[in-house]
Amino acid sequence: MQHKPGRYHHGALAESLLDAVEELAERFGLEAVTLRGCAKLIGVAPSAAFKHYRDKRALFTAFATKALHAMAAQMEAAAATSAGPHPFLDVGLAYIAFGLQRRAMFQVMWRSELIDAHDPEYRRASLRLGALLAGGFADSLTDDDQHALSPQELLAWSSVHGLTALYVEGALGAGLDQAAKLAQARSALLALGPSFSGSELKPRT
Amino acid sequence: MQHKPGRYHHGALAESLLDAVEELAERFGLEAVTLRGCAKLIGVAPSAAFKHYRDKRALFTAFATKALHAMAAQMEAAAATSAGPHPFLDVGLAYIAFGLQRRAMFQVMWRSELIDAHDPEYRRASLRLGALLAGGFADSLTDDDQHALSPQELLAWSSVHGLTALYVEGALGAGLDQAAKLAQARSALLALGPSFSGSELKPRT
DNA sequence: TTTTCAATGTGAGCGCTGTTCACTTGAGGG
DNA sequence: CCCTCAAGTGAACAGCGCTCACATTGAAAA
Repeated sequence: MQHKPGRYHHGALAESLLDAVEELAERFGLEAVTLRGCAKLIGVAPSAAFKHYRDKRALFTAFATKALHAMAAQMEAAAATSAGPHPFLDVGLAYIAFGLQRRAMFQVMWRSELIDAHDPEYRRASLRLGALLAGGFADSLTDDDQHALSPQELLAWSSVHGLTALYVEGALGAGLDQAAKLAQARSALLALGPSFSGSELKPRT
Repeated sequence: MQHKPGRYHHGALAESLLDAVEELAERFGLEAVTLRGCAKLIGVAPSAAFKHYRDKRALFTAFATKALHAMAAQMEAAAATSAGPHPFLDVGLAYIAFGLQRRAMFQVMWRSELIDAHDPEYRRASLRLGALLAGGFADSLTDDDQHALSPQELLAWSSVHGLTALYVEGALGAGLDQAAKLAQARSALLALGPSFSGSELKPRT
């Protein structure tokens, strides 16, 4: 990933820049991520980044897209290995676990001021996640209201997202480690059970 | 609020700066808020701001504190006028309505990288909000785990916070106006009812 | 009333940022 | 073998947060 000083061309700068964003964001926080910092980390001139991304927002959009795909993959894996009677619980916990493990990715995914939400690749990725949530509990997060969410679906997604956001921002569970947070979240989501009785959401469709 | 050109001393720069933050944040987004921009809006030299706030983070912390108090007041008002059998519903909807009305305030309240969460005034404000949530549904958001949240309380707070966050970031209800969002949120929160049956949270303690 | 002084403003300047632009490099196809 | 063009460089720009020496003031002290 580091640019060898001998070589003039890097070869995979676009990908390396995304890695650099993750590295810096995870270590120093999202607003400590600097184009010049990423370039220096890779060993390349700052202006080289603009050959691959129109501006910083485009870089962040690509990073968010990568994040959405990573989260979708993790949730798909959780859905596939879920043996219990509550697949939505496992998928939701995968959502939360992703946020706890990859803080910066979760944060940038939803920060509309840092990304270009109209970017086609970003939209594709968010639709993928939407479809996944539809399978698990919620439906179509970016389908522009052509498919209304049921109250239960909305509730499920909001709970999971709210828990993750509160953990990630540090407003909740400041003293708890990751396992304790997940256990706490599990019990909260289990309390959701009665609200789903008789709906299409309880065990498996 | 505007600095009269004749006067050398402004008189209430600290407060005016907070207003300027709100104005710029609400009009151009949170990261478009600039110390120099705030100073120019008021009609004062940029360096004057540092006589009242140590740095930009301190200004944002004061702004977040103001936001917490404003939100608490709005929730208190909702609790006071709530006549229905579900005071938590009204308080929760007040939470969501505040986020929809005052986007920038809601965003900055929880953005731990922009503020100093150890600031005593900020802590006081967040404890006030915590106490309010305790009365409505949840308990002690910043009491460092000396008072564990019940699963139901956690669920209620997460749902309300998750809904607000998704609306505010534009991930949900992009085509809906504020009233429609509130109606949608109400139905989602109403679906929470069965989860609270038999707990201390259903009508009024 | 006059003096003094701390609080509150100014303006220049520092190193950083994102971004642009003219230029250089070098790998691959004719 | 040369030629082209994507992919690199480095200098420059305005705007950013922030500091510091200095100016201006209202009010307390004399």
